[in-house]
Amino acid sequence: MSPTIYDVAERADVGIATVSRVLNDSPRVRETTRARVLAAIEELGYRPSASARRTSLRKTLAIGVIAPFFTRPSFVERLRGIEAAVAEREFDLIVHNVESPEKRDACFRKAPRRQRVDGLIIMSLSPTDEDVRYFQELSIPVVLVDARHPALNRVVVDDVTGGELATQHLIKLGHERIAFVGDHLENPFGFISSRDRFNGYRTALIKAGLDLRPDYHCQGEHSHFQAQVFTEELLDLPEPPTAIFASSDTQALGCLEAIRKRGLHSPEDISVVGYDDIEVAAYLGLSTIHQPLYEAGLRSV
Amino acid sequence: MSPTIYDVAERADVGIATVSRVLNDSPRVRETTRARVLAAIEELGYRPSASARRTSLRKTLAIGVIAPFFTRPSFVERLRGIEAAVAEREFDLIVHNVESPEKRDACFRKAPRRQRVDGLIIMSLSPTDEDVRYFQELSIPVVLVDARHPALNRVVVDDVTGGELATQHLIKLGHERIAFVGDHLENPFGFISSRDRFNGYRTALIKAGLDLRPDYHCQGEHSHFQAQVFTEELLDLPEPPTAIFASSDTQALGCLEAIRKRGLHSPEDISVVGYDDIEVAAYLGLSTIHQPLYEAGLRSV
DNA sequence: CTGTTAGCGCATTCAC
DNA sequence: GTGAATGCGCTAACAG
Repeated sequence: MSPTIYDVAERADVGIATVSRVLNDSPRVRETTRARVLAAIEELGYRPSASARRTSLRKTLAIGVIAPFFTRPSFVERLRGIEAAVAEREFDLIVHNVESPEKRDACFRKAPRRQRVDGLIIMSLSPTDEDVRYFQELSIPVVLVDARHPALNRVVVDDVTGGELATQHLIKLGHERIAFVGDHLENPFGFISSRDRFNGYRTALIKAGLDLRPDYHCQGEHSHFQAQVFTEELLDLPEPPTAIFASSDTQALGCLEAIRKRGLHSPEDISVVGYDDIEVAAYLGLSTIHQPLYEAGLRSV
Repeated sequence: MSPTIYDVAERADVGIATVSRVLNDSPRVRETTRARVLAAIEELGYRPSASARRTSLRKTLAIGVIAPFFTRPSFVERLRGIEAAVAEREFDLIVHNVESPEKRDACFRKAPRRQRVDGLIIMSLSPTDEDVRYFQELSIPVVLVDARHPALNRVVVDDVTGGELATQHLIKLGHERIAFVGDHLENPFGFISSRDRFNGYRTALIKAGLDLRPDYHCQGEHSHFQAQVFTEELLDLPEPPTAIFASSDTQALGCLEAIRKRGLHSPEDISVVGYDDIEVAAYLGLSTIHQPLYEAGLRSV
């Protein structure tokens, strides 16, 4: 059996409260006493029980993440950012993978269970109104990343502006025939970033007084291959675009591949702009976490 | 305040012990009583406190994973497999990212802390003897994946055999000049998979009676770009290889790119075999988790 | 400054 | 079958 706080108290010849104090480095402890306790802890190899502390504090010292485990760099990057922020504050990071609508619902119901996490981060999944009511009922802070709901905080990664900037970039380069390759606008999980980027794209074109050509709008499955197919179709048009804004790097690569297969070159023959998942993600990861921890901290006061 | 087991007991007009029994579906409860309790639980929206249960049971119902958060598909795949197995058993998955030797040590010391996790999975990181002693002292089950230590269980992904198979494949295709592109043999984190694959490669060549040509052995940073550079060098040799075994898919892609840049084609001009991270990972993920849970379960009996 | 005493929420012997 | 009592390990007032 591993030693408890009582063992330490006895060994150091003090009360358990004192041990608890040095554990949470309270200032109200005489230096010599603190030293004795510390010594006892060391000698016994004592480690406080996280669970006991948690039940006593009525906090979990953990935050949960619900997300589809994408292979995309953006996913890992965000996770990395979140982990860093969480680890720094001695919190645990509990992750849940969601790959089907069923698992999604199960997670939304179980993950925030009482005393499991102090806060929840939901990535790339938009909860329903009912889900949100449930969260509120449990009074658990929730932050959305790459998703949205009117009643929930979310980390703002302005995809609209992002899409606009990317498109403007192409316009500045002198392009007038700019195509868009992105995900389906509607999907079962409610991903929204691609849609936002599309809106940004549209806004940029309108502001520049350029035409919105429906034949330049490609939306489909998020994959290397699909983007490649779209690009081939674009190139086959009687008046092919001179530039493509791909909604993600994965898709941008598909575009480039199609271009290469045609014996064309980028950017000489046709420009391609991807959306740098990774850079965005770094930003995301960092600002993401401040929210939930701040919230959690606030609530626990 | 969320309702406790006492509230439920009172509402159902029974003792807390009975509530606890229906919670853990013990058979020793009369059906009518069980129904009353269940109703009370439902009406109150009661959820048992995980922390309280944990301190009482003196288990954590959680398992930890320490790993470098690679962007590689293999990482996500393994994580996915682990998550699935863990979730299925109502355990929580706590993840820790390690990106520097300092963080590594910190994690090895803090993650297995008493009452935080019932078991630990370490991916792609080889603990030192001291680390292992520490784990044993804490009597916490540890399983290694893509790493090894004489005293620890590990999930066997036979990279040696894998490398041998890949190389044999090329040999069967009639190739005699086969190069290897992999990671550094030694590295600060103690990654071993590439080294094992190299050994498999060597074994296959020897068995086939082929020469081991030092100029065909490329080892360096694990990156798309580095593999590309290596491939260019290989192609510049007076007698370039007719096939390349890349230690990972990332590197294989780099090879292919270099080949394409030269105006050559694969596999007509030169064959490239990668190491399918994902397939291996799927296997890994599944078999990985049985170990620690089995171990954890065993210990908790 | 430090020790004593209560909880925290649940699981678990024992008696009834 | 069911309930009262006790313990898990720790934190947090409350007294000295």
